[in-house]
Amino acid sequence: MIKKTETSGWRQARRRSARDAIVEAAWALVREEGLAGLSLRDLARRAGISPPTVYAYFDSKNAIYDAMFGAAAAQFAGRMAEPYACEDPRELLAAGARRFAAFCTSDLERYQLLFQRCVPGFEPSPQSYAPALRALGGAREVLALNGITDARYLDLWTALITGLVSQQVSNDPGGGRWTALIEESVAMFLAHCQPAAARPSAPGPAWPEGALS
Amino acid sequence: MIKKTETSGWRQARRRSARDAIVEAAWALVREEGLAGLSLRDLARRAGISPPTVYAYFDSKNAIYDAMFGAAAAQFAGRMAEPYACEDPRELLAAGARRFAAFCTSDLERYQLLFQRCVPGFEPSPQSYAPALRALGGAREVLALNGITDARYLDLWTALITGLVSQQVSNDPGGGRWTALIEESVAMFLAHCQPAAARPSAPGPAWPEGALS
DNA sequence: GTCTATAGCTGGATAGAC
DNA sequence: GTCTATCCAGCTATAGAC
Repeated sequence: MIKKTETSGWRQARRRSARDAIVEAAWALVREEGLAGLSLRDLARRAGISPPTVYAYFDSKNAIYDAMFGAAAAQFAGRMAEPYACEDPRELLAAGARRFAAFCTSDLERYQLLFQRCVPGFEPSPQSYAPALRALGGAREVLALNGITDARYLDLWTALITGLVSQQVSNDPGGGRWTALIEESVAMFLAHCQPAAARPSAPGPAWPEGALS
Repeated sequence: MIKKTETSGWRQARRRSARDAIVEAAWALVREEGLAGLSLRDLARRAGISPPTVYAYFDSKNAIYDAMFGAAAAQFAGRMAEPYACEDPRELLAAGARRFAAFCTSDLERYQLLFQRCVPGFEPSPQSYAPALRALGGAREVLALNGITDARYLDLWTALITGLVSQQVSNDPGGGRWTALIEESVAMFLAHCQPAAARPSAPGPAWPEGALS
């Protein structure tokens, strides 16, 4: 699979853009037909190529799902890492939760592929999965800003927020019955998990530069 | 589809038991192959009949999924409605959550069909869905025993518990990383949502007989 | 790299005898 | 109701010319 690395400049760039075009067509198709409705025939037609040509860029159908997953995970990490308008640790926590919910509810299929994992034989590769882990690390940092470092509380936080989002997309798609509970969830969570010392506007401990990236 | 109702006694009973046998075979197959791996050929072989005979009992493949869903929902409602050893409202709430988690984690495929909804073209019929709604009503009753009647808090409770269970089965199947947080979740939830009046051992208001059934 | 053509398989569902 | 036999549609993936 290794080619001459010297000629790789614009050639690889072209190949990459062709791959990206196929992945984008796959997303368009999936948003119309659902995650399970992705077929190579339809994908090829949508992308303006013939079905076998798809195999010039992807080894299998699952490789396409993996590329889609990777793109979605990158979007996720990028969105969560954008700068926040506030600095207050508590507001940062709430803003992150709101952002996560907005990201999930704005694209149902993307949410399903990233977080529901219900494509029959597919599991994301470690490379595609990495950006999602990076974003989770961001949550850990923000919790630390709030004085919360217990790993158990990180688990509790993720369960709480993903639970809200899951109920939202499953039982009230397009509405706000559960996402409207985010502020209250933050209050409930902090009241229970935040140590008394960190309760007022006491500044948190120093943390590494670029911790949120 | 309507037959002579006078001859329906043992004849319908035989038909019911044959249906049940097929549904049981379907569950056995699904536990081996996954929810998406249910095919009529394999199902027929497992049930000891020929593929077309399946259509003597079910109109389509989705009708089989629906029967499976109905059976699972009935198990769920039955399990949640079994008598509880304690009477303290707070302990009742925690016991219900533990029971729910145990029910979900003890059978992954059943959990996926009931609560994850990721079978491509399938949606449960209202009849099959009804028992699940009954069980949700039970949660509302127990929350009322704890002095919590705000519908928003019922939503928050379901999000919190389903979030814990979802993280558990997705990220630590067979373990207890998230289910171990149930007690703490109950404490957190009640501290935030329970009115101060109901905090001590004050008895809740009277409620209808058989409210939990 | 891209195409046409097609292999090879599996799936749900049906026909018709018994 | 149950069977054998089969239809037909859809899929992924490959072969081989260009």
